[in-house]
Amino acid sequence: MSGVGVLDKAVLILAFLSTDGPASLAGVVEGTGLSRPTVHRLLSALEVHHLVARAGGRYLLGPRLLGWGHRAAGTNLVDAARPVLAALRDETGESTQLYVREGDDRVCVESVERATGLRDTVPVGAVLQLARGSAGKVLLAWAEDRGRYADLVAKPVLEEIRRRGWAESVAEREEGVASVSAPVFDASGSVVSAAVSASGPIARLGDHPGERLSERVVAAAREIERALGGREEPPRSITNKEGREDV
Amino acid sequence: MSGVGVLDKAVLILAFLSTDGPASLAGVVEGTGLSRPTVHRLLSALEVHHLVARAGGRYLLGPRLLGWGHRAAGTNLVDAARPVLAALRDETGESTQLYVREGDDRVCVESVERATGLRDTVPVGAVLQLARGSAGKVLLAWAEDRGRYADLVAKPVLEEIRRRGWAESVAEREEGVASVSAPVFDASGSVVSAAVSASGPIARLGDHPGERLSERVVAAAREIERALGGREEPPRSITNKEGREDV
DNA sequence: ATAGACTGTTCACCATATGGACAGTTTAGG
DNA sequence: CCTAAACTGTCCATATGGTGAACAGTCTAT
Repeated sequence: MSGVGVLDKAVLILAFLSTDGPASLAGVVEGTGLSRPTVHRLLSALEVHHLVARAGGRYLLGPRLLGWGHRAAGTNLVDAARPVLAALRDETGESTQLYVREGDDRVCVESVERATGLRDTVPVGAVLQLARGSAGKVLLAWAEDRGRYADLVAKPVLEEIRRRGWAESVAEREEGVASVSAPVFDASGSVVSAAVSASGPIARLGDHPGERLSERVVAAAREIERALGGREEPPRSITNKEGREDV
Repeated sequence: MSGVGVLDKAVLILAFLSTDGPASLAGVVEGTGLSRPTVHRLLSALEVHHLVARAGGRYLLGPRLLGWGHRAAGTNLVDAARPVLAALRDETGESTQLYVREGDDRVCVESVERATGLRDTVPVGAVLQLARGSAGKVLLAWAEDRGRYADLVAKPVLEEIRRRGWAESVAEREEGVASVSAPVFDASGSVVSAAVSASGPIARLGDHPGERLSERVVAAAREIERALGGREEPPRSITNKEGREDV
């Protein structure tokens, strides 16, 4: 995957523990498809570094990750967005998320969910496709290297999103789910730092969720920009590695 | 270190980025002492997994760590303790922390600091010695395998801590710093889940910080136990891997 | 007491991480 | 504009160090 085998396996194990809770050695072997000695050796190594812990013979993510989570890219963005996402959730009655672009993917960095009933769930840290879903297309629409994705998302589609200032999608990333997203710009006003999204079942949002939600989602994006203040902190923002692009 | 070289190096890099903010490749090479090709290869691999990100040629911790941080061991404990630590900070005017034991170390899982002036700082995720400082001795005092540390912390000292229900230390872990800590017990009442600690300069706390602070710190510990509820969630607590011990 | 399912450990093989050396790229300065 | 310096990115022969089949120890249930 990444060219460093051991690392791929360690990440596979941590990702498994992250979703499938505390698990026994046998459970991790089953869930990852790695051989038992390998899983055992890596879990022991990860334990030395406190990236995994054990409770009664079962392995789970270790407390050192708490600290790294606090200092990860996007932290100030997340802090600024959290109350805004909560308000948007209350206004719309749907789950809300904040996404940042990461290379060819997008990562959910904050998620405030509807409490009960039918709802969309995206865990923080989830890695999603960049070219699918309204938030993905928002992140692409203002990206310098958007030409690289021309075969996945047609240029006129992105132009339309830039004109409107928001995007909607229906059953695109996941069956039965619709969403509306808007870009969060950095202080310069040209680079998109993140995308705010509200998502829920098509049954509630209909075939054109933007009609009802776009105004509120866009307002939330402006609110997050305001909370970030004019003077965007130097270190925490995220940029993409590419550059150089057509129009 | 752990028996898996690549993992040790990857952790070393992440730990460096965690404390020394965004850094260039050269900076990481300088800070870790690894060779440039190795650092470059590992950073690239970590980036594929979104464990590191880059902003303008500088590397920083990646957003996937946000998700793992949310689901790491001790999360429910931290959530329960946060408001209590904040109140204890306000009452005492000193920085407060929550520690859990992890093998032969202790890890800070939450930290609420005094806002201004001279104060002790322990970042969340920091790995500290188990046998030094009041919180470490609290974690040891009720540990089943405390006999293994008899040469570092004498038995009578631990007995005294168990009798009192709290511990104090002066210039033990770090020069100029004093602290008072109390154990947070799990639902069974016999196993220590964590240690609450208040710490600050000796100049303010004096040679016997417990005289002034022990009552409040112990009350905070009881408050956290209450917030955790009787029915301690199954997965999230932390246990130590050892067992089998004298009295 | 015995069986079964689990966790932990060993070791010979060879996949794969390593770092010196080279190449390309950006920044600084005359 | 051109050169120098300092950086990032890449290659490849070497041997370090990760691998997993097989063995050993441990716990639980009946």
